[in-house]
Amino acid sequence: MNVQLLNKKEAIFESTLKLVNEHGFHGTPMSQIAAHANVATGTIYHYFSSKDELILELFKYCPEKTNEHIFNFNEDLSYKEKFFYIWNRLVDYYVANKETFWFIEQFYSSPYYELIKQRKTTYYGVDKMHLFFEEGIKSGIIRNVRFYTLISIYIGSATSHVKMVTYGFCKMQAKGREDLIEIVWNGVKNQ
Amino acid sequence: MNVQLLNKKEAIFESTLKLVNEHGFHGTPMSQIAAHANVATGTIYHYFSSKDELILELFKYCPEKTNEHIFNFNEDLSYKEKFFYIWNRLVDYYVANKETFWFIEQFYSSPYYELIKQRKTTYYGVDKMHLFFEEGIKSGIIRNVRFYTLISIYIGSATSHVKMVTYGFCKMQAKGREDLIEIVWNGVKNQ
Amino acid sequence: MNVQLLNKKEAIFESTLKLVNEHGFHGTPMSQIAAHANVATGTIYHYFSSKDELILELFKYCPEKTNEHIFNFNEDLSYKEKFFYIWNRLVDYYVANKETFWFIEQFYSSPYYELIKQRKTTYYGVDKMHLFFEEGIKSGIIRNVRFYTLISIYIGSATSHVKMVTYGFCKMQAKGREDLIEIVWNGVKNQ
Amino acid sequence: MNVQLLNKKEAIFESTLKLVNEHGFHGTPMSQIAAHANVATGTIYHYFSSKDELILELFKYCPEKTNEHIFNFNEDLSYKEKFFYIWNRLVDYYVANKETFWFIEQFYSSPYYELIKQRKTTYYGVDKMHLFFEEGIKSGIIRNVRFYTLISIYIGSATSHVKMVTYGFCKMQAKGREDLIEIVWNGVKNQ
DNA sequence: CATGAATGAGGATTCATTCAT
DNA sequence: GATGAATGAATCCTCATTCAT
Repeated sequence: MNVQLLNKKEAIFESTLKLVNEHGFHGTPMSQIAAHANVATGTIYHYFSSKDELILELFKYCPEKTNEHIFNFNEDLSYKEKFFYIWNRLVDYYVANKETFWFIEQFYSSPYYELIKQRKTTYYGVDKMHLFFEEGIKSGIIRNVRFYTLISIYIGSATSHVKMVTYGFCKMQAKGREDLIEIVWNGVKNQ
Repeated sequence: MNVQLLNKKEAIFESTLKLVNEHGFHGTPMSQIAAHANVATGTIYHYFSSKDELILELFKYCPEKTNEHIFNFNEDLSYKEKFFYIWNRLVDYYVANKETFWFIEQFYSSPYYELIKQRKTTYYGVDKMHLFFEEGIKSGIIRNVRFYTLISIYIGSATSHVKMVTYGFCKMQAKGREDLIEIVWNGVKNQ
Repeated sequence: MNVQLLNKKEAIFESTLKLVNEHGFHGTPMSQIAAHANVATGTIYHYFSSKDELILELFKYCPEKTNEHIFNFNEDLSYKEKFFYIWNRLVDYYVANKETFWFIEQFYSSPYYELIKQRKTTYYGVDKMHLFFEEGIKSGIIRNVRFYTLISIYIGSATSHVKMVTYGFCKMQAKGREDLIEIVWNGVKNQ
Repeated sequence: MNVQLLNKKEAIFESTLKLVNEHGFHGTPMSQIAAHANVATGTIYHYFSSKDELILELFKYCPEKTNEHIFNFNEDLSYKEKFFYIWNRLVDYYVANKETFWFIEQFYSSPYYELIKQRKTTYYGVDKMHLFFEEGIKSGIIRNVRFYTLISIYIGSATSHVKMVTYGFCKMQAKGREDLIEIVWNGVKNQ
């Protein structure tokens, strides 16, 4: 696949992201995606066999980009610093890329997700997270609780915060964010 | 509105909840809702002016039922006990009523939510939550942080947990749950 | 049929006239007619077996009222005076009762009219007109041409004029009207 | 727009004309128009954004074809001859194209016409008629009366005649027609 | 007689997908 | 590869009509 094609595929991805965000999966016709991406309707079908396939591929494309962004910390940081860094990068990324965030949220709460579950049972992009928490537990820094317990507060607090911000319930005030990750840290660290 | 009518309206609500949960908003034709509720398609339009209106009304109906269930604690409980009680009741309710939970999640991450925001700016059913947290802060039991910070972890951890359970990532093990709310409590309580 | 019933039937007629005028036959649901006439939907079906029957009966009701209005001339008038009188009364009536006028027009140019033709082949309310023209021909006042030729200009010019007025193409200026009927008279009178 | 497309659009026009004539605007489903024009239902929506738009465009299409047909007289004719020629051509055209005639009649007496009025205030295709009457008045051949008075009898008599013929009230007898236009002529000419 | 909730067939419109160019 | 006209199944909604009260 040459650059030209990649660009076209990405254009389709980005258009889908934007339009699905505004109008939902079913409020976004293929024709509209095509128009927004400056390609013909038929062209989409060269890259994706169906609309479902497009959505599914986009769902794989999103965490890839997200992970690139959040796991790029400096290895010199302390565990606690990394714990804060990753969480903040995630919030930053989602706030800056609301479309990606909402696409994922929408996807997870839709029947599309059932399709994914049948194909693969691990949470996309959680592998690195898993390793990171294991490291903290082994070194005795964080409490020895199940992975899914940890991720529930760590990711859960981040996404809740992003929702609050994008819903407009609270401003992006630094103070609120700092309090939040500190509360999470206080909760999971070994006392 | 007499009992008969109420029953019919509720039957439509419940059918919608169930079917939207399985197939999504747009994967659920009105005809199917009607069939499941044992009424004619046209009948739905006596109660709701359109599909959108049905969804919107259902979204108001859900938190009403939820709140009834979670704020029914015994006033003799200590603050900490209430803190655990409410959270556990919420998780219980959502796990027992997955359809309600997913309907709300789906709604919040869909363009429907924009319609609601234009009408009302407060988070449905958060008023009681607000009072409860204020009480904890005033009495010095929990940390003095912003309401939206508190709700982000409190509700965020609960919904994350419910998602994990319904996604099938973790079983409904008591241990995971207890750890989780305890982590939250450790995080927000005054040390 | 007592007065109460007659009133109800007339209320339905008048509501139909008004609403059909605004929204057309098919833009006017029975429910709307009922609401406007302050009766229940089902009530209409006590008086008329179907919507078509209601329309058809209304079409018979209209010319009756019209004829009452236009053929009430003083027998002392000369033939020419009557010729002008009837035409002017017709124009007056239609301009004052635009709803009746347009209902009839709409009816004649719709497929409903086909239903009527199968039942009765004479032009509703033309009998008196026929006699009036026969009288003029016999007495040598107007040209000896076929009845349908005469009615084509006599009625045709009146309806064209009413259309012009209600379309808003011309004002209801007395001069235009007088010219028009005079032209018709000049055309049909024996020179 | 190439020939192929034009043909499809015309096929849709002609099918609409025929079917609306038989069953009325609302008695004619898009699906039926599509079937009659040998296209898929959806295809109509490539050419017209809605049923209303199709009707409205068809209403513009009709007088264009009519005018081409009636104003093609030989310039050598005398004014009176042209006066008779145009009228006869119009009657001929309408009698030969009853569907066009009734479509226009139905349109004018329906709420559709209100839509048109808001866009354009002149009577479609009356411009040429206007010039023709002006010429007659200036040269002193016909009476100096308002344009809308003249058109009321000229067009009114023609349409009335066509109605009589298509209603079946009178045959297309040459005699009746000749009498009619002569009456009109007698009425409007300067004595 | 009167009511109006309930019915469900019917119609306008949308949109994923195909395919000839 | 790319196009976009064409397709027609699917869906929301309307409304004439019925019938239990």
